[in-house]
Amino acid sequence: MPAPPQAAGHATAPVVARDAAPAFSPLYQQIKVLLTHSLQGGEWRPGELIPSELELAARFKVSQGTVRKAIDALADDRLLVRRQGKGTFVATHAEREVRFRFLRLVPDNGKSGGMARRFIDCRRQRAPADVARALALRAGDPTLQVRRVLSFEGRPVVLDDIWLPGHAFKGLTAERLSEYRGPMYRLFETEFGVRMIRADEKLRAVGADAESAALLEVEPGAPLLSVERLSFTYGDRPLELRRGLYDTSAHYYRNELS
Amino acid sequence: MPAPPQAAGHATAPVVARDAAPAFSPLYQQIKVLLTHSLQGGEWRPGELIPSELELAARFKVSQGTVRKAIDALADDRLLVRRQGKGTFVATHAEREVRFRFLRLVPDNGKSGGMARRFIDCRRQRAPADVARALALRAGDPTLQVRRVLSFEGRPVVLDDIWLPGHAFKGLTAERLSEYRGPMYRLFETEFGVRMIRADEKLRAVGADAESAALLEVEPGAPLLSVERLSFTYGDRPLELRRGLYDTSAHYYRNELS
DNA sequence: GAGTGGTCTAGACCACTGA
DNA sequence: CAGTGGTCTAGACCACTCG
Repeated sequence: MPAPPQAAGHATAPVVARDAAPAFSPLYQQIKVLLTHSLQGGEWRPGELIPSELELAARFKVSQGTVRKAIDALADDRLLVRRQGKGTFVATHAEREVRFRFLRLVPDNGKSGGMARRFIDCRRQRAPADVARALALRAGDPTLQVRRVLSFEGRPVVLDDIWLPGHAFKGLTAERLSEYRGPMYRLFETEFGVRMIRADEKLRAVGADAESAALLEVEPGAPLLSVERLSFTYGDRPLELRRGLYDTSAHYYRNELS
Repeated sequence: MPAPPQAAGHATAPVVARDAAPAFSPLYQQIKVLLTHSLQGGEWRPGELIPSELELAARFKVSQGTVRKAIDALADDRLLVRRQGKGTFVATHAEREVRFRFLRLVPDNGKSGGMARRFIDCRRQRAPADVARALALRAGDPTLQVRRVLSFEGRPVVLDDIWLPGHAFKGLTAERLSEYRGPMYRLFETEFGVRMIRADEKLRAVGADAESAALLEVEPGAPLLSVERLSFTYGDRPLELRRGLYDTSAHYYRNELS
């Protein structure tokens, strides 16, 4: 179905534009794009097994090594997961190992007890200008606004304000959210076909306002870690804006630099 | 000079332990270890060109492809930098593109004007217990303690307290630091042969104490972003503990999740 | 043009999984 | 055992840099 890309390397034709712009793109990157389209189009869904390297090589009329390089790149991007002896699977937020993979909060005293969620609010609302800008919507477009608190060992630690584009999350309600067990991003995958693949965060220290202080059970003005996260699906399309306030008196935000 | 690793794959001998523990390690990872040792031992210094893939393949008696995979891994770890047509170089904190690569602070209004440094203090001091633990020293071991302020557009934004193991940084003085132009980690490389390759950070929101408030020109109690960074050289040896306080009223800490 | 890294292929064998 | 990904090799050609 996808147009087989032109051969290259071994003994054949020019790869791409020969005249104006060089714009050289290696074969394995073209394969990567084709695979991404299949993921985006839902040919293989989160958690599913994709065809073997040899099958894909036959489909795209390239060698196994070339397919392998494309899959390697997608695995690096965390879109695919390789399992030796079993095959290659579409990554998902449902796997035990990666649940809450975007949550970088770590308790000071090593072990993390259970996490509890409480949904405070969930309503449809017109997008304020700043939210609209972040989500690439028009101001006033319908959005879904969710407010919730995460607690660890019975103490509230995170207050999240979440904005979602209304069109992509039709039918999402407070009940749906509160009765769902498991990570939010997993619900997005299974119920709305929305898969978050990466996110940008902006961190600052702020003082707690009265409302946040009450919800997090801290003094007004107490220092809180503000975490503004913008999450993206395929094609770098932003699909969630999340403004979090973290009480870091017994937890810290972990980051690794390299 | 290094013992050539055993062959594998094509048509030859068992690779490694056959009896008790499987402990299988692919050839290219063994090559990676050998290359790391050469880096660590100073055979090739930061910024220098390492031998070509073909030369290394000959030295280690493996194919070019295997050396390539090892170098790819080291390039992913940011220990090496590949430049097509030129060769492969030892990564350094001196390169224009990666200067201050560990500093994630971004000004709200896009463009970053100049950065100014002011060294407030630099003294030899016995390691407090917590610092010693982080740096894998014994409490009371000699350390160097540096305090400095970073300013952007004339306004103080970052207050850093830096601890360095005394033995690795003999001869580092306040003058040396203040007269040096360029990133600190570059000075560490050129003057002390210490190359930082990765770091862990712990972030929290805290209230400014009197001293910090004065130095950062904020109100006492104002929310500040606390960034505790532990930096590592080769072999995961910690060689710097840095406690930073960031005024995030006009800057934010940027992070990318994937 | 020589030398470097980058891509592509083809084929062999190894390690792991599950029926 | 067959089938999957993982490693290794050998050789060809492409893209880039620099003298």
